Amino acid sequence: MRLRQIEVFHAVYTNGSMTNAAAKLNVSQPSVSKVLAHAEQQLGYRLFDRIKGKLIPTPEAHQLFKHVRDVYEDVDRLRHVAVNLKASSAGRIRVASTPAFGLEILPRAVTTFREEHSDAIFDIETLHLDEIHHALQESRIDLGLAFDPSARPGITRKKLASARFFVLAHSASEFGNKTALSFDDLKDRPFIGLNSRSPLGQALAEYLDASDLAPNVVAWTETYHIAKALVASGAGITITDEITARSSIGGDVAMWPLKPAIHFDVAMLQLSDSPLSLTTKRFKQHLGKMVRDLLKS
Amino acid sequence: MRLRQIEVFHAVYTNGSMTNAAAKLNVSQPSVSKVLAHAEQQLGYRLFDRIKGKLIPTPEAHQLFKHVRDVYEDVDRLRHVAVNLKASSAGRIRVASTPAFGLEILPRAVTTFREEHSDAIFDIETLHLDEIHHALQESRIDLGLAFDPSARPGITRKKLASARFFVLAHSASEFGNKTALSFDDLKDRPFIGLNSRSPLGQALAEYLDASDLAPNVVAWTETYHIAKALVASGAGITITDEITARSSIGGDVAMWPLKPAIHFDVAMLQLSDSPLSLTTKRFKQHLGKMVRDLLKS
DNA sequence: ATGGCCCATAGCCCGGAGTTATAGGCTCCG
DNA sequence: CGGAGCCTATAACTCCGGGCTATGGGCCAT
Repeated sequence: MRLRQIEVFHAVYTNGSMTNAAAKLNVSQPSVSKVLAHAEQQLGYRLFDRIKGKLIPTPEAHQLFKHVRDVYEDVDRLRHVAVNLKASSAGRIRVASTPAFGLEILPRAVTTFREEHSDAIFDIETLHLDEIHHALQESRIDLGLAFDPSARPGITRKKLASARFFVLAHSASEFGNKTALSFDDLKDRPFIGLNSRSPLGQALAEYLDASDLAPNVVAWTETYHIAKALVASGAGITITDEITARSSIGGDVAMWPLKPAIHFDVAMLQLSDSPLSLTTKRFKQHLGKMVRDLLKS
Repeated sequence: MRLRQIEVFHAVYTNGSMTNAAAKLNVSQPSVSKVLAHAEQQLGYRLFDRIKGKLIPTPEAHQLFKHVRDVYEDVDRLRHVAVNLKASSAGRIRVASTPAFGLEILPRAVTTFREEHSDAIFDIETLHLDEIHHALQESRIDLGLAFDPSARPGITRKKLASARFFVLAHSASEFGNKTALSFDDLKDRPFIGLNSRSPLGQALAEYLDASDLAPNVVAWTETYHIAKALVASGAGITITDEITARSSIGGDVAMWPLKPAIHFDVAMLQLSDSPLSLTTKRFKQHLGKMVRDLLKS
C-alpha cells in the first residue's frame, strides 16, 4: 500500500463517499476512484462493496481502518514536524508562554535581549499549557514558559523559581492593615475563580476542596489577567499567581500574600534531546534570569 | 514527504550510508541518492551533511527520525495486516495455540470438526502466548487457545475452563498410595522447572517464591510436553498443567493433583470487533466444547 | 600511485496518479 | 414515467517520482 492509497482509503472511509473524499482531498473524483480501485486490486480484496451506488465498507476495511488511523495520525504529526523544522533552522527563536507571562515578562525579555543581539528574530505566541507541550513535540516552538507542575515524557522541564498565590483586591484599605490574608478573610466576598483547566486553577481548587472552603464565586476565567482586570474594575477579589499580581497590566490593584503559602513552580520547557541554537540558548538564560529576578525582589 | 521518502530516510539513517541502505532496500545506490536528494529539496533543508564522503545526520534529521520511526512501525504493521486480511477472506480458519494444546487437543478438534465440515480449510500453528496476541493483532490468525491469565486491550478473551496443576512422576509407586501431593512431598526430589516466560511458569514461580519453597531444579524448559517427556524418561518429577498431564503424548507418567490447588484459566482469544466467519464461529464452539469436556471428566 | 569505498550526475524508461469529458446506475418526485 | 440530482466507472491524455545503467570524482589506506 502506498501512502497515497492509505490517505485516500482514510478519506473515503471517513467521508462515506468518493465524491466527498475527493472534495476533502482537493482532487477530482475519478482520481479517487482510480486510486481506490488500484489499492483494492493490489490488496487482492475489496475494501468497499458498491451496493446500489453506495459504498459499504467490507469487514476487511473495518479491520484495516484501525491501523490506517494510527498511520495517518503519525504521518500527520510527521508532516507538521517536517515543516516546523524548516523554520527552526532559519535562525529564529520560537517561544511560547501562557498568557500570564506572555503579556509582560516575555515581551520585555525579548526587547532587552534584542538590545544585545539585534540580529535575533523571534516567533512569539501565548498558548495554554497543553498547547505548549503539543507545540514542543511538533517542534513548532523551541522554548516554553509556564506554571507547570508535572514533567512529561520527551519534554525537559527546568524549574526557574517557586512562586505562591496572592490575593488581589480593588482597594488597599479593604482588609485593614493586614500584611497577609488567610482564606477566612476572603469568605463571603465576591470572588473571581480560576477554572480548573489551568494547572494553577487546579492546584487552588484541590486545596479548597480539601479544606472544605467554598468561596462565593461570581465569575470564572482561565486567564489570570482577566481575573485581575475584573478585580481592578471592582467586580470582586481573586487569588492569582505572583507574576500576574505584580504585572503593571490590567489596572491597579492591591495585593497581599496568601496564608498559608501554596507554592508552585515556574518552569522553562524544551524538547528533550533537541539541541538549541546558540542564540536560543542565550535567550533561554536571559529569560530565566529575568523571571528569577522578578520573583526574588 | 512521500512514504517512499520516509522509507529511504529511515534506511539511510539506520544503516549509516546510502550504499548499505540501497542494499537493504534492494534498489540501486543512485536511486537512494536521488530519492533522498529529492526529499531534502522538498523539505527545504539537508537531512545529512556530506562530510569527507560520509553522511552525518543533521539536527533536523535526528528530530525527524523520532517521528519517522513511529510512522515506519505503524506502516509495517499495517502492511502485515493488509496481507493477512487477504488470507482471512479466503475462507480459511486460522488458529494458533500454545504447545500444550497444539500437540493433541487442537489436532483432534480439527479432525473431528472436518468430519462434519469437510470443506473447512485450516491454518494451524503453535506459538507462545505473546506471539498469539501479536498474531491476532496483525489479523494473522482468527483464534487463539492458551493458558491466559490476563486480558489485553483489543483482544477478547473467553474463559473456557479453570484448570489446576498436577504433579507428574515416572512411576505410580513413587509416592506410595497418596491421592494428592503437597509441596512438602516434592522437596529435594530432582525437579523439572517451567521457566517463567510462560504464564503458568510464572504463576508457579510466584507461588513458590511467596511460600519460600525452593525445589531442587535439575532442568528448565518452557514447553510443558518437554518437561513431561523428561519425567517419562526418569529425569525427575515436574509440575504441569492438566492438559499436558492427561495427554497421551510424551510417554507414560503417573499423575497426582497438587495440593493446595492453584487454578488458572484456559481461554479462547480473538480480536475484538472482528467478525468471525460462520465456519470459524462453529469451530470455535466445537473446540470450546472439547476443551471443557476434557477438563470436566 | 592505485585500488576500494562512497556519493552524485546523466540519460533513459515505466507506472501511479492527476486531469477533463462522458457514460451509466439508483432514488426521489412532479 | 421521465427527468433532476445524486453517485461511480471508464477513457484518453499528461506529468513526474522513482527505478535502472553507466560513469565520474572525492577520500582514504595499502
